[in-house]
Amino acid sequence: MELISVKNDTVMSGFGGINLPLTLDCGQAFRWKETEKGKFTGISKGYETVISSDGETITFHNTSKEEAELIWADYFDTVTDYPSVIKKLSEDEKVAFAVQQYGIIRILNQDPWETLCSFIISACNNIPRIKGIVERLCTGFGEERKYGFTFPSAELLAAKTAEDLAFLRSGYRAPYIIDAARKVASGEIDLEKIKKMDEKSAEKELMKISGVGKKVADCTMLFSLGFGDTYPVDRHIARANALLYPDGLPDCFNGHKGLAQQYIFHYQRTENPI
DNA sequence: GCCCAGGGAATCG
DNA sequence: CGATTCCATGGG
Repeated sequence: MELISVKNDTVMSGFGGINLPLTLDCGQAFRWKETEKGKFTGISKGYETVISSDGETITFHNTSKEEAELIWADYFDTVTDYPSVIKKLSEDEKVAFAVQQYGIIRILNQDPWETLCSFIISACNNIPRIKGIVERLCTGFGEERKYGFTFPSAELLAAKTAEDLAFLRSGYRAPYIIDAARKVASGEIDLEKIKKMDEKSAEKELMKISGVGKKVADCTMLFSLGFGDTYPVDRHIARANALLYPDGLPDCFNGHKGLAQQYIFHYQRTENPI
């Protein structure tokens, strides 16, 4: 990875083969917006940027080299050697086909609280509606910035009640959001500490929150806590497992099951819908 | 009206 | 343990 300043922009190299639109909209993140053709606006951890990609580099528009290095390099998982990981995962022919069709998807290192909250909202819901609820949560309680709103803090939401969230139209998930906010804000659940736990302990700890079962815990771990070897099983993946891997997952997934899951998830939804 | 959506909790046996 | 049922909301 290398950073180059070009006027007010920062160009980050090392993204050969990336499918940026799919990486931002494959169901792991819910807040990136294509504000003009090929340009995506996003906010994470209170920082905002506009990005585009030529398939080799990512350009962070109006973003300093320092901020790209401190915030966005980690967000886009620049420490993982994707060509090498994908070569191994491609020993499985279904993943090989998916990589050939869709290009490189990256697992994003998102803000843990935003990710936890977003996947609590995702329960028995569809992606467009998840996006709508998250959007209303941000415009209702977040701080306004140049391009949009920040994700509201756990501390702020901990002081609200489920009734205060009625305008989200999140249904039975509202009390779950409040419970998560209170446990995170009070420190009863420490998301940064969970990063250092082993997989089983991390999962168990997250499942102390009402509305968080194994699947929501696994998504939070994979998309924001650095657990790249977890394989969240939702209804699509359960279907794909039964159909494509009746005898269990291939050994070549081991070590990077999270990325494999993203390919199978997208493969199942596009090539093999119900 | 029906079925479905990146599930989870409560309540059975 | 596993299987059922209920939980809001909205699109097709």
